Amino acid sequence: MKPTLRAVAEAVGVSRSTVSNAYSRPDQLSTELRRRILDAAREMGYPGPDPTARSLRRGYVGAIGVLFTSRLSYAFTDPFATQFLTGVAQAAERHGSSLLLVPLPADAAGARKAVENAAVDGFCVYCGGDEEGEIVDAIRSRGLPFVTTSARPRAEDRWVGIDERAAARSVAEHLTGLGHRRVALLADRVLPDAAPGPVRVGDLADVPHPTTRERLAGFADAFAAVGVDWSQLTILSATDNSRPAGAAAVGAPDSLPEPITAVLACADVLALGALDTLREADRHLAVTGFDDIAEAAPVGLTTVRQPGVQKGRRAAELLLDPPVDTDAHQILLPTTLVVRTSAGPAPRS
Amino acid sequence: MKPTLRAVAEAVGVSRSTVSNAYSRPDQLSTELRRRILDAAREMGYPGPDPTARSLRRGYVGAIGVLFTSRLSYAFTDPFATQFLTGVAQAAERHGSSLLLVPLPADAAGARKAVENAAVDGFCVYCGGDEEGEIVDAIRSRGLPFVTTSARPRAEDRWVGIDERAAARSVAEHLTGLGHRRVALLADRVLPDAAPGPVRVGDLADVPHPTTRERLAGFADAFAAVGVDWSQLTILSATDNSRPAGAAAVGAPDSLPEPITAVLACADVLALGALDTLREADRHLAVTGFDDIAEAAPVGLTTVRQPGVQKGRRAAELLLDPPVDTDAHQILLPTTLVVRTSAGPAPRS
DNA sequence: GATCTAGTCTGAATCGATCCAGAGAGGGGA
DNA sequence: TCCCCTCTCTGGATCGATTCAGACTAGATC
Repeated sequence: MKPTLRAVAEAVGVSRSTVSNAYSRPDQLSTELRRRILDAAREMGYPGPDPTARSLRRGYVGAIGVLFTSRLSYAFTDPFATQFLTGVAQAAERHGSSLLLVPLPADAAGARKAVENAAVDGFCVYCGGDEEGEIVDAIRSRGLPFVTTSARPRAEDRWVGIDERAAARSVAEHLTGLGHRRVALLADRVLPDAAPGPVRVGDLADVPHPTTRERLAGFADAFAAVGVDWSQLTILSATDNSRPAGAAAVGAPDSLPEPITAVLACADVLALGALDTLREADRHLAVTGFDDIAEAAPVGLTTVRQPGVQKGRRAAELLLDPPVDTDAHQILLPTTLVVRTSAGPAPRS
Repeated sequence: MKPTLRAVAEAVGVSRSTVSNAYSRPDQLSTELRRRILDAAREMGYPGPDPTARSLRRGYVGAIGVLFTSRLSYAFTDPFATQFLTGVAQAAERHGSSLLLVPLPADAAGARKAVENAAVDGFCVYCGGDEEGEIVDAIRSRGLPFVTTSARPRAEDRWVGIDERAAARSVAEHLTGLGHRRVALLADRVLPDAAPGPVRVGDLADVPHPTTRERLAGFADAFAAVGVDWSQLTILSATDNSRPAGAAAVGAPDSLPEPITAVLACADVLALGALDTLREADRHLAVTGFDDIAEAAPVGLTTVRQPGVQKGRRAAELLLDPPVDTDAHQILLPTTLVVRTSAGPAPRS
């Protein structure tokens, strides 16, 4: 049986409050007594106030939850997620808070329960998929603060993100400028449970993942502007947001029928996967990514940069010390088109 | 004021126990009453039992702590750490546990306090530096289980790791086999607070970080075997375990005086940094790494592979459901020498 | 000498749940 | 009819601390 604060109090012959004060409010008792208490505690092997009991009484935990909508162990397959996490960690560290990474079960009810069971003071919701509604709802009903990075924030929520649609449009315009007209758009989980490869998406509204939807919409905008409409675009769905999944989606039969000259990916990892497959098949299509992760530069991937570390850092800051001014609750980060070598001009047909 | 379980009980007109059972032991009450309780709870906006209170009473938290000895935000600068974390996340996910990433202050007292304040059921201590003693001590006095990956585990502790020294020796032997005799060894924090670049290390025992020490010892073993002794080796210290730090250490004045033909790094990230600097300076030395992270293959880095994801997974498993057999508390993982192109034969002098 | 103040320390209430022994009610078997 | 068993539900103790108003002491002030 581990000794408790009470045991220490009895051993020293003081009240529990005093022992508590010895740990949490050294100015409330004489240094002499404090020393005696601490000594006795050490001797008894008392490790200091129990964190859980302390949290219960104090009403805060000292940890913020980070919620990934895909499986937690996938959180690290995309270096962009890692960048985000780095930023969150920076802010948390400065603030002295811990980071609770919560695995979310795939089903909505399970996810809800996971959110309800997390002992934290607030949440960073990263890259909200379709489940985000349920999750945010659960957080809200717990009355905890949260920050989203979702593509379409509510006005009253704290948010840090980018203009997904405009950013996507910027790469796509780069491609139209290079003469590409028949292209494939590559994204993670375009439709739920789709096999890797081409999928029919009648209407963009059918795409459940908001970020994916916005990016695809941005791509579509650029092509619409040069007279290529949605139905002429090939949509490739990957099973998850990873390099192998990108490779598999592009490698599926009929993924890239003849007239296609370029692949626009919704994430660099997917683009890198696409490049893997194309290299192997010795096909030379233009490929673009999204995020500008570290691996993008060495292979010359043309992409859109978004400041990942900063995104995480500002999100956590928004949570940990929110600005008094409510107008500052939403932070729009800049994006930049980074032109490298992976996407050259379309071959003249 | 958020409603509590008590409030729900009063609203429905049942005891608190019954409401509690409605959430945690559905078989203990009639479905009819349970439905009524849950409905009332929803209506009142009661989000379910408070996780902190529940943890206090139940005596467990449902989270495991992951301790990085360097700053938490640096935890993600080394992809190997990310691999480890992925593995831990996999096991945690399967077990339904959360992951608490705890930022450790640089000072021992602060680190101790951080450990004492973490609300978790156990710890994974990753890549223990010199501070590990203090940390493990703090964990032990809390009476919590833990797993280390340290280079020199105590027999009674749970551990998963590799034979650091033998693994390091294997790359080094590869280099001696290629004729390299005058080399530099590159490591993170060889001596506390050393500036980037060459440092004098009279005795390996002076190196505080056990993993670094073991790897350097392994390198030294191989060179000793061909008659090159410790004093003839150049030791380069990096300020932290990251690619830029590796580049800086190698780029310092006098880091690589003339006869040197190879750089043996204690981590792939450092090796990649070294390659950056060497490429820029147009010097063609042999370079080897350690870990075999994803970035190693594309640049042809010769290195030692250790199974990172598996390391994390097994560590977490050891924590979450420990084998009954105490002999199975220590798991030695295999390493493999991966020969690529970054280290060719030494030029004939 | 009475009053005030500052410095220490105490006791009881409280945070929000879970657990366990046991009370009542209703049904079945002898 | 009586006893036992099962199914529901209750009350009170408990997890391990923090908090806050107040008690007590001793020295300072007038």
